[in-house]
This record gives sequence, C-alpha cells and structure tokens, in this order.
Amino acid sequence: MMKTPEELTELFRATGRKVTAQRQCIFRVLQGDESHPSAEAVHSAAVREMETISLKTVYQTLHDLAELGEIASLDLGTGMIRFDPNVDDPHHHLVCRHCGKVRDLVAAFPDLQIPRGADLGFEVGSAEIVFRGLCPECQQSTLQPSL
Amino acid sequence: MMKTPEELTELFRATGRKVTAQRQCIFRVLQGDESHPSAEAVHSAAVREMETISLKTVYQTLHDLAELGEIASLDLGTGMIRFDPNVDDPHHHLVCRHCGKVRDLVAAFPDLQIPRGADLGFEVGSAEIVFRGLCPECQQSTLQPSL
DNA sequence: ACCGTATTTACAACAAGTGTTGAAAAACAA
DNA sequence: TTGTTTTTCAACACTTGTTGTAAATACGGT
Repeated sequence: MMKTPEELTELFRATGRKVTAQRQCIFRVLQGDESHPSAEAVHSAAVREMETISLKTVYQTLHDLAELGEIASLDLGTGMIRFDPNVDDPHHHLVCRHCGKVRDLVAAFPDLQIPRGADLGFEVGSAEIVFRGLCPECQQSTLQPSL
Repeated sequence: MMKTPEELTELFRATGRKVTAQRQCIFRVLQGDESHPSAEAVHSAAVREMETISLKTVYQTLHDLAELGEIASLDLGTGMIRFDPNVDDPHHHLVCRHCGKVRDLVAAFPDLQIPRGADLGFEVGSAEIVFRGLCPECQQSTLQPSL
C-alpha cells in the first residue's frame, strides 16, 4: 500500500517541496484508493473536501508523487492516464474492455525473459502485462443479446 | 504480413465499402510498413503520393481496416495511437521510452497463465506485454552526460 | 452516362493534458 | 511578530491527438 498522508507530508518537506492544504487533500484522497483513478477522478474526489481545488493542481501533485515513486502513472489504453498508489509489490493489470475498470493482478511472471537475440538491441528495463477481458459486472450486462 | 492493396481493394468491395483512390493510397502506404506508424505518420506518407488527402480520411480508413481486422490499433503510451499491419502472427512490443520507437517482438510466452483464483472474476481474452527500454540508437544518444 | 449513396474535405468541436501569469500562501530571517 | 523572498495555486489560453458536421465530390450498379 501507499504511505500515509503524514508520511507523504514529511517526504514532501524532506525533498524541498511545499506542503499545502491542497496537496494534503490529494494525499488523503489517494490513500487506500484501489480504483486506479484518472486525474479527473482524483480531482472530483478532492473537490468533495475542497471545492476550489483546481484540476491543474491535481495534475501537478500527481506528477510530483509519481516522480517520488509514491504512485505509478499508467497508460492502459483507456484514453487517460490512470494512477496507481500500489507501488510496493510488483503486479500487472486486468483491464475491462467494456467499462475500463482496472484491477491489480498481483502475480509474478518469472518466465518473461526475452529469448536471446530477440530483443533487437533494446536495453529492456521493464515489462508490463495488460490482461484484457470483461469484469464480472460487464459479463452480466453483455449477456443480454439485445445489447 | 498484411494483405496486398489488391486484396484489400477486394475486401472493401466485398464488405460494401467503396474503393477510392485515397483508400488505395493508404493501402499502399501501409504495405510493408514495420514502423507502427501513427495516423499522422500514415498521413504524411500518403501526402507524398497524393497531396490533397486529408487527415480525417486517413483516420477513417485506418478505423475501417481495424474493424476488418487487417491492422491493429495500439495504445502503447506514446501519446498517440499506433497502427500495426502485422496481425497474422501473434507478438508483443518493444517500446523505446526515449524516442517512442516500436518494434515487434515475435515470441510466445506460454507461461502467461493467471494463477487460479487471481483473476478476480474477469473473463480474460488477451494479454499484451509491453517491454519498455531504450532502442539501440537512444542508448547511444543518452550516453553523453551533457544531455 | 445517371443517380443514389458512401466518401472526402475543410472546418470546428472535443478531451486530456500543459504553459503562463497575477495573486496567495509558505518558508525564512531578523 | 513582521517583512522579504520564493514557491505554489488556480483561472485562462493553448497544444495535441482525435472526432463530429455538413457541403461537395466520387464510386459503382444500373
């Protein structure tokens, strides 16, 4: 899981960043969010506690957090960048091709070595696996042939 | 590889689509392109043969081709959708995190089974692996610390 | 060649995200 | 505390990739 708002506050101060009410609000919103929210979604949640916070501020803070390695920013092909507070244990993602829902898949795939010579000279740093399919809810709703 | 322009022409007619000079131009441009071009890149290449072709037409035709399964559209986190004429043999992708270059990695990863019970109820249809790293050229250019 | 319909085109709208700027707030020093 | 400096906030305009609209044009079956 992610650091607490208090720990993040300290981390921001320790790295020379200012701690503002807006940022702390974002810390709280992110805390325990498993839904891989978009910047827009984080903003909506933040507005509920702090009506005047701007979307730009949310973007800035999310970028700061990503830079510090406290959250991951993911482009999973759903049209917007999603943010994942879970950076502690390595995992991959399940993406619903119908509603765009994202879930963590905490499993290691040790056999992900690129066959010798097939890397075309790339210096490969990371591998992300995206499993696409239908989430339980969308399996329901796509049962009806009337869709 | 991809179907020839002639085969695509037939396929378009067979599926009730009209065959226009613009579309055939796009067919030719796509033919043998391994660079995973963006719509913009396809347009640029098409303009070289046909100055007046519009970007919108390129998008439309690429969508048609994707709908027919003749090309794949990929969102690999490079900021734009990339199109891949290679749909015949299953493969994954190497993405340069510096210049955005994309290369096919034709290799099967048979051990990509999700551990029993870890699928969270998803009905998983496909898995895409994106390997991120530096392409040979960008390894060169990032050697200089002056960058 | 004709005509109905799909297609192309220019143009504008759109969405996600970024640069700019005056105003406000934090940090720092005394 | 007060004043001073520096950073950040938030409204706005802008950029980029992509899509919608509507008029003009081209396809292709007759």
